[in-house]
Amino acid sequence: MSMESERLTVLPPTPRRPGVTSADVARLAGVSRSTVSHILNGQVTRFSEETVERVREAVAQLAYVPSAAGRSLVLGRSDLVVLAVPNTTLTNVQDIIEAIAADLDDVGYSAVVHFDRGGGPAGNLSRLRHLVETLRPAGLVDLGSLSPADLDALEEQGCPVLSPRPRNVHGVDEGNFAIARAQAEHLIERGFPELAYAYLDDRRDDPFGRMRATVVADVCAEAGLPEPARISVPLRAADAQTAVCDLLRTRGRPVGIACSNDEVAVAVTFAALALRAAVPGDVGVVGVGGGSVGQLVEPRLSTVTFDVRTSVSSIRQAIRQALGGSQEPAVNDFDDTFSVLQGATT
Amino acid sequence: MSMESERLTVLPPTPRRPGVTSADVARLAGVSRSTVSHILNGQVTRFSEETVERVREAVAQLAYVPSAAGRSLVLGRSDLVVLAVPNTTLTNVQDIIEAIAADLDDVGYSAVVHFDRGGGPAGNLSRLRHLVETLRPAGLVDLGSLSPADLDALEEQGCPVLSPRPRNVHGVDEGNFAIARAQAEHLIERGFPELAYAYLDDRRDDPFGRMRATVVADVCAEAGLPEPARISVPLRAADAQTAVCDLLRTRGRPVGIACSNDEVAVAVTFAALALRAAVPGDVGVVGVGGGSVGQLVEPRLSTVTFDVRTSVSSIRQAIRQALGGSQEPAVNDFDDTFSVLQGATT
DNA sequence: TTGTAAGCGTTATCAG
DNA sequence: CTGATAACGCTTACAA
Repeated sequence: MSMESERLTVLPPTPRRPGVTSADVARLAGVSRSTVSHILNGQVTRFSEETVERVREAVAQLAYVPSAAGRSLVLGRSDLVVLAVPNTTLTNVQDIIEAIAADLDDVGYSAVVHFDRGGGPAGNLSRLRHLVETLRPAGLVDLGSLSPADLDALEEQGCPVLSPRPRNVHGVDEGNFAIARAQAEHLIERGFPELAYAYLDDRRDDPFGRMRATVVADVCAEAGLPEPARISVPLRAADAQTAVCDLLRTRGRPVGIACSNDEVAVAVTFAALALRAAVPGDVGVVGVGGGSVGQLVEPRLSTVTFDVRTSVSSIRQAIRQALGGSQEPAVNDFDDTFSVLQGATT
Repeated sequence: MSMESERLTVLPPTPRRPGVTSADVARLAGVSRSTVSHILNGQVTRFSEETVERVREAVAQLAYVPSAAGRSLVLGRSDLVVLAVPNTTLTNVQDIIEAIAADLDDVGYSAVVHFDRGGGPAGNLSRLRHLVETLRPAGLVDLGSLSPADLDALEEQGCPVLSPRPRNVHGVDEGNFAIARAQAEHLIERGFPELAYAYLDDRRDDPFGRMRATVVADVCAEAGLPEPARISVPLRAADAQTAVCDLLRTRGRPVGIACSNDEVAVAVTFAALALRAAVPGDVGVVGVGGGSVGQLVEPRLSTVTFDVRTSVSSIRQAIRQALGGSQEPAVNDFDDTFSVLQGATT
């Protein structure tokens, strides 16, 4: 039984710290709590203009903010959306997360981040399910961490998946497929008789890299080129040189190298140059990302550009549709999302 | 979300999920709900071995997970921690967020991300306060988005700040101070008679950049050097050349340029080279970040390295101490966090 | 048009 | 040792 009410009636809206509740608003507005709730939830038309105004005023004066816990409890669902981020070398993760968080914010939801960690897919899935079970989020956005089966399980658990289900092309999602294919075809088109795929040498698992390497291999097979070599490139100049040197020794020149991302591509490019290999004469390099750095250095990097906004737009669509209510036309030209930006390395 | 719009009203048709509750566990274990709660909250010793076992078994069998909403409601605070991310060009944001999320996860909390957006500091603070008010998070981690006054206000609001309060040095936090000072002193030490500061030309506000430029100016004044010029560098080769060209025209050579980050530094370096300026003869460049890219290109970048793990460790400390309970020794050698990595651009 | 009352799932208090 | 019971803040039939 706290005695909070003994506070003097100060002039400015003095919000009491232990939390303003809808009961406070109701009292101040001279209505019941249900009226407050109704009005705040948009049932405005059903009430007299004056009542609505009084409630609004009280809300403003007390700086009342509904408790998420109370809402969630009665609704059976929170205003949170879980963002599942794969533990991999994804380009522009920050921008993607930020864009999605902004979209969610626009419709009144908040993003809870869930990163994959050590412990393998099973452990990560179990952590995620636990999170979903306890938070009862309004939805889940998957950035590539989950398999279709996982997503199904989550939906079964009562958690709508807001990210688009990638249509799989032989076990590779369409985005990675498009990227790798663009890289490989570009290199072949530029006349390289043999290709290689350069992974980022990283402690983390890189499923995307594996997928893309597979696609590159497929394209080579189609074109009658030999099986592409695969190298792992650390992001340190000396080590990258070692990796590239090994490749050039074991395989012939010229070789066109498709890289996991632009940083790897920069590493490969400068490693090749340091080894006195001609770029793009002996060694062709194509990255992916189109981020600024590759375009700032000399030689300018050839890369597959990747438009964050476009790639996020389908997620935005789903969010708006599922959580916002507004129905915007969904025009998503997926092929336009990826295109080759020719630099000086091919 | 703009403060006035209550978009949550249009709710999707979400069927209430049944969900396993503590009542189910209690029933299966043949005890009461309060017993379940007590046991699950660590009051194990007060119960008979057998009861504890039965409850544990029932929990496992039903895959029971406590509802965050219920907990939050009665506890007055949730198991969430808000992560306030500044809308600026921060290095390694992704890694930082990931590391913090992992730390939180270890002690049973989840991270809700809050990015600064357009609308100015006031708008962002107001959004953040709204979030804190509705979520009642267990704490807040600030990555640089908030002023000390803001942090005070949030704590007043009942939300513990888990990130270390930067000790301010003339309005600049110690991290930025150390970085900028290291850059400036290094350039002066390398013999540049005049300095300049290169911002990233970005749509977003860059308070860090401004702070650092101020510090660089201070160091120049101390050393008797003229007031450093300030340039804004877009991350496109041609535009960067324009910016650097302007600088070289209006100010003399040689000039040492401290850059907002390594990307800007790369842009400046290659712009200078393209303008046929000697690096580091005419133009010295020092970045900050120490990320891989600057060390992969030729010439290798001089930069102030910035150890993510060290910089995050103090936050981890605070999290563990405030939320975890374990008391690990806190040894944080802040001076070691930043140091100059000499490349070929100075 | 507005109010009443019944939960939602959890934890804390206190009585047995 | 264990179990009723009372909050916590909110939404929503249903009643007036």
